[in-house]
Amino acid sequence: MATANNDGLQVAGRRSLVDATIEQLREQLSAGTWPVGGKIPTEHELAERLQVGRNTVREAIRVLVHAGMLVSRQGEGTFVRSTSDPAAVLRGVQRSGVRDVLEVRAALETEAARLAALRHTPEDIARMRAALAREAEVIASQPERADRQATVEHDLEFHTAVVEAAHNPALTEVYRYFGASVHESMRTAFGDHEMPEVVVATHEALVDAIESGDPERAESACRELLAEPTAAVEQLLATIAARK
Amino acid sequence: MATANNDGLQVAGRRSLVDATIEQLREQLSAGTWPVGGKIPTEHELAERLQVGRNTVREAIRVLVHAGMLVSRQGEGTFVRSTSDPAAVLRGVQRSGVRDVLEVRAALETEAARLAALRHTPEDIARMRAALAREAEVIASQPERADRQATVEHDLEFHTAVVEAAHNPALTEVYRYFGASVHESMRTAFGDHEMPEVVVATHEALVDAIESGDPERAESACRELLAEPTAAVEQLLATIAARK
DNA sequence: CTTGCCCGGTTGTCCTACAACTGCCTGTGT
DNA sequence: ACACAGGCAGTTGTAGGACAACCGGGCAAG
Repeated sequence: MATANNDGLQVAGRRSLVDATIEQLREQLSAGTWPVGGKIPTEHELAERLQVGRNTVREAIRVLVHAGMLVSRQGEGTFVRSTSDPAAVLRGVQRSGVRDVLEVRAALETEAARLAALRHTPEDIARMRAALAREAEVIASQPERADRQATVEHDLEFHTAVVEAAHNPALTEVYRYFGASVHESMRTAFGDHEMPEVVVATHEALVDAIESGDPERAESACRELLAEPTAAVEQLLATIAARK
Repeated sequence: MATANNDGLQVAGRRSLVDATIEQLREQLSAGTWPVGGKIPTEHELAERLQVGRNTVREAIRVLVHAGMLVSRQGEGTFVRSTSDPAAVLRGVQRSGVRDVLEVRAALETEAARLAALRHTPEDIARMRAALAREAEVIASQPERADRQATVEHDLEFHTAVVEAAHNPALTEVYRYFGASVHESMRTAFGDHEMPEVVVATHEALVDAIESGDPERAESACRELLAEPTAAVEQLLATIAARK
């Protein structure tokens, strides 16, 4: 993935003092230097100890507070809330490859298709068909050199509609993240022009399967649907590897 | 989950200026005020526009940078990296119910089982069997009133081993988070004592299925495995609803 | 036309000062 | 001796200024 150095090591330079401070604090936190619920040194003392300005310490602490590791209370101090960093999970995901992210998305979507078969409402089906119709329209209007950007957007819209039909907010939110992540990392890994094209027929098969109410059928239809882009991605990865 | 007001609204007071600034920026970002890859106003201008100090703006920006929404480059400016907030995903998930989280976990694990059937190594199988053996040992030593804490830990260990056998780092990390989240939210929703008990036989069936290398068989075995606790959770939710 | 330098703009860091708030300690009145 | 109010020291929150580090483009000299 092209998105490197989020907070950790910079590509080829020294990282900022704030980032260094964050890392120091994170290390001491996971090392258990201060007990959970306990108070960490004051900003002033940390600044003196680490030989940085109080502002730098403040920015570092603020980041860790928003990461859920610390809690600050004005007039009292800053306290340890958790020694593990939940945000590290997503950072790790952002670093991983296209194939891995794609598989996670597939996991979420096939299960969503199963649940959608059991819980869908007429409105859900309508939304899927609408997105599909828009997609088909764009493709029909430009048989050659279709506007990738637009089709990708409609495609994402369709898949989101499928997941929403599962009526599971947690699943929807996680999928929304991975859906965007997949497209983003594909765009950076390959060019815009090499995006795998979409096949409307398999999409319609999935809608029919969900409407039938059979989870097994929905799952296999979804798997069929995802097989195409997966194969395309594998092929692209192979050609890129060969080019190198 | 017990972790409430992370950044949003404080329990009973006005939130800090920095948090207000963060929220303002987040809103404008997801509203698409600035295009992805585009430059946001300078710290100086934002400070003047929002009527806060530059320090306040800096802390807000620093948080969003570490959340993956912005990128700062010294001498150039601060740029939009993503209009969706990955951290918001986790926060939303933490707020959702046990059933929803359980379904997400199931989605990840069944797909993991499929992949594990295709990619597992002898070491993976050994790790699963080892965890299973420890689990069986604990149960055998205390047929009645088994030590829930220990069995839950070993159970999690087993499931983690299954997911790791899929050899997908992104999947592993996401699952690790959901696995912990599921157990935590179950512990808070129900008591410790009401945790559904584990059945070793179905676990062994899953290992055998993975070892056979048949993804379909692995998936159905995994589904069978997850059906038990799911049913137990549904029942518990029903009794709790009835109690109310 | 090329090259090197300078300059305005922007983020990074530090400092001081003060505001807002908390908990404790102390002084005072009963 | 005890209760209570007030102040006081300590801590985080916010503001603003100053300078350093760095980038990009414009400009002038060759």
